[in-house]
Amino acid sequence: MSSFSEEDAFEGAMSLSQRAMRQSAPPYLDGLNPAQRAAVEALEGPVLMLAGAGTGKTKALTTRIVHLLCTGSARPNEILAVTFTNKAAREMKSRIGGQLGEAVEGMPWLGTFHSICVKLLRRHAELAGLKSNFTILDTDDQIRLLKQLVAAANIDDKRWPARMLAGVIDNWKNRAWTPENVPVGESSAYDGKGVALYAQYQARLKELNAVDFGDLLLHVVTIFQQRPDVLEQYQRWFRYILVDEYQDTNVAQYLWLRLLAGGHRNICCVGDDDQSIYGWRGAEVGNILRFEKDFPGAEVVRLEQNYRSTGHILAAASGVIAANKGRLGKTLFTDGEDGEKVRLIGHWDGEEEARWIGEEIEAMQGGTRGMAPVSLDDVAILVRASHQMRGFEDRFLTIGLPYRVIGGPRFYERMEIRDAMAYFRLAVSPDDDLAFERIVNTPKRGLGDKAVQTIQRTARANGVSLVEGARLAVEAALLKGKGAKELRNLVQSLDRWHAQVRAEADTHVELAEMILDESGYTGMWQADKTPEAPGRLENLKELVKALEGFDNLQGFLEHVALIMDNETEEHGAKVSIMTLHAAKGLEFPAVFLPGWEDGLFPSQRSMDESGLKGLEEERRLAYVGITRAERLCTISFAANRRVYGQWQSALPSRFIDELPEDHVDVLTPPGLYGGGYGAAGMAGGLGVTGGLNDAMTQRVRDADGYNSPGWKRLQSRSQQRGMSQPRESRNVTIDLTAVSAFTEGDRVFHQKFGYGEVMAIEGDKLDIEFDKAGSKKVVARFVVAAEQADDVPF
DNA sequence: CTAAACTACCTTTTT
DNA sequence: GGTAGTTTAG
Repeated sequence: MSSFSEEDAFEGAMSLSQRAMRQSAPPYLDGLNPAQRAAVEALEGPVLMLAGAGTGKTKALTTRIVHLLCTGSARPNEILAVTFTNKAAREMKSRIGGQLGEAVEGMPWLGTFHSICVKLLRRHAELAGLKSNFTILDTDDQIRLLKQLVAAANIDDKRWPARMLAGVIDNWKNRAWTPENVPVGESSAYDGKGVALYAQYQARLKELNAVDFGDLLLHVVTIFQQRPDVLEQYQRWFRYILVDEYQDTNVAQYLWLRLLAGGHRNICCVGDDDQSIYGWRGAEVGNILRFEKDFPGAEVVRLEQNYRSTGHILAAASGVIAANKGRLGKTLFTDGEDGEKVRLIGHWDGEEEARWIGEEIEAMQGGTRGMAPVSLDDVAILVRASHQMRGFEDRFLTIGLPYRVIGGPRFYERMEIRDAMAYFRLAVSPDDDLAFERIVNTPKRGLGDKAVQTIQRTARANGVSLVEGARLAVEAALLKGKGAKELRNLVQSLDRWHAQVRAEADTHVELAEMILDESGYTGMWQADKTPEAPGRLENLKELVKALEGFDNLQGFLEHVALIMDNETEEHGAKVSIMTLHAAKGLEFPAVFLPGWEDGLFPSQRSMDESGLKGLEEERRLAYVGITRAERLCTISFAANRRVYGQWQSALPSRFIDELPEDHVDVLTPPGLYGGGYGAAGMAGGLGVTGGLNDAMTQRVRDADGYNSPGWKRLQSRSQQRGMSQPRESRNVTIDLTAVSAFTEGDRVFHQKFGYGEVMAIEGDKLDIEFDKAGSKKVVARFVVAAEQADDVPF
C-alpha cells in the first residue's frame, strides 16, 4: 500500500511555516470585524461560520488558514481545505499567498472535493480494486458505457433511457450507496433493474480501470469505512479541516468530512443556508442545518455585516428570503449608504424587456442616477434558465452591445475537444477502449455500427483491447471494402503515434498537431461549412496551446479530467449574461434580473417536483440574484413571452410580491396592469391565467411612456442619450471601416448566424439574408467577408 | 453507411 | 421554436 509519502506532504512546508512564525504580532487580524475575528480565532473544535452574502467569507476563511500557520498550530500540509470548484480553490490559494506575502506551494490539501479524492484514491487504489493509474470518465463516457449495458440487458431504452439510469446511479452515489447498500425502497428504480445495472456498471468500470465523478467520493468513503487503519492515518494527518460552501455538500461529502474529522473534530464549515441552490443535484441543506447536532458543542459564528451591496438592495433581498421557513437565520446589515432602490419594471413581452435592458445598459455607460459611468464589465444579466439568454443575445447582437455568456458547455466538454482528447488518450494508452469507440468513425471512415460490433466481438473473443481487436479483424479480413482499408490505416497510425509518444521523438505539442492532422480530424472541420466549424477549429487551436503548459501528453490528460475551467480572458469590456446558478459567488455593480414571472421564476417544474422545498430553493435563488448587485439592481418581468413557439402570458413572480415596498422603485407605467403597486395589483387584477385581453393591451399601448413620473424619467433619459434614434454616432471610426468593407451582394460570415448575403446597408448596420437564419439586421463589425471565414488556419 | 425526414422533448450544473 | 435523437429512404 502506498502509505503516506512524506516528500510530497512536506513539500514547501518548512519555508512557509518558518516565514509565518516570524510574524509575532498578527497584523492580518487587523482588517477583520468582530465576527470575522471570532471565526478566525476559534481554532479548536467544530465551528460553523454562517456567512451571509457579501460578508467577507473568503477573507475570514483564508485568514483562518493564515492564523493556523502563523500560530504554528499546523503546517501547511496538515490543513485540509475543501472547495467545490477549482476557481474557488485557486482564489483561496492566491489570497493566502497574498496575505503571507508569498506563493503557497505548500498546501497540497487545498482543493476541490474531487481533486483531493483523486489524490487519496491514487494512493489507495488497490483498496477499491483499481490500479493507481485509473482514468476518470466524464458524463459522456459514463452515458455511453451505460447505453451498452442497457442494450445488453435488452431494455427498451426508449422507455428507459440510459440518461435516466445515469441520473439514478449518480443519485445513489451522492448518498454514498454502493450497489449492495442501496435500500430496498429504491428497488423499483429504473424499471426495477436499477440496482442490478448499477452493480454491472461498477464491475465494468473496474474492468476498465476507470471511475466516474461520483466514484471519487464513494470509493474513498468506502475505504475509510472499511479500513479504520487507513482512516486513522488521515484523521491524524489532517489536523484542521476547513470546508467552503458547506450548504452544497451532499451525503457522500458529508460522510467523508465526518469520518475525517472524527478524531480531533477540528472542523470549520463555512456556508449560508440561504444560498443553498443545488438541492436538485444532491446537496443537502440539512447538512448545514444539522451541524450543531452532528458536532455537539460547535461554536456558531454569524457573519452578518455586508460589504457588497447598498442598504436598499440588502433590504429587498432580506425581505424576499424572510418568507422561507426553517432557516438558521441571519440579519444582514451594512454601514454603507442606502443607495438606489431596487428597480422593478414590467414589460409587454420578452422582446421589449430585452430592448429596454439593452438601452438601459447603454445609458449607464454614460453615467446615470448619480452613478459614475459604468463599464460593461460591471453589468450582469442573470436569468433563471439558459434559454432566456437567447433573447438578449439576439438583441445585443443587433445593437452591437458586446456581451459574454458565462457557463454553457465547458471548453473540455465540447465535442471537438473531446474527440481530440480521445485521439491523445489512444496515443498514450492504446487500450483505452472508450476513446477508441469515440473516434473510430470520426472523421467518417465508413465504419458504422456493424463494423464496430465486429471489432468488439473479435476483441472480446481474444480477450484484448479494441485496438488489438481491430488489428486482428483487419488481419483476418473480417471487414471489407472502404472500411477495411480505413481501419488498417487507423490502426497503423495509432501504432505510429504511440511509438512516438514513447520515444518522445517530438515535442508533445508537435505530436498533438501531427495526430490531429494525420487522423484527418482537422481536415474534417476545415471541410465543414456549417457556421460552427470555424469556432471548432479555433477551439482545437486553443487546445494545442493549452498543451504547451504541460511537460507531456500524459501530464496533460491527467490534469484535464478534473480541471474543466474555461476562463478564457477576452479583451474588451462586455456585459455578462449567465444563469443565477452560475452567478453564485460573483458580484457586479449593476445587475439585471429579467423574467420574474410565475412558472419561469419560480420555475413551475421545481414547484411541481419538489413542492414547498422546491419553491424555497427558488426563493433562495432570488436571494442569490439580488445579493449579487452592489449598487443597482433591476428586476423585470414580461406579461407575454414566447414559450416553445407558443405565445403565453404570465403573472409576475410571487417573489415580486415579497419585495418590501419601501425599498423598491416601481418603474412600470401606472395603468399598465390596472395601476398601483405593480405586482400585487397585477396578480389581483388579472385573476385568471387567461392573460391580458385586448382592452388590457390597449391600456399598455396608451400608457406607453407618457404619464408616469417614473416612466417619464426613463423617457427623458433615453432622449438625452438619443436612445430612440439609431446610434450612428457610436464607434464611428470602427464602423466606417467596417461599412466600407462591404457592399450589397457581398457574401459574409457571422459567428452566430452563419453565412449570408448583404442585402442593404444603413449606416453601421447591414441587412443580411442569412442562408440558415433568415434576414437580420446586424452591426457591420460582427461580420467578416465569407472568404475569410474559410481559411481559419490551424 | 449516410443524409434527409420525422418526432419527442424541452431547468438549474460542478467535478 | 429549435434541437437532439431516431427512423427511413437512398
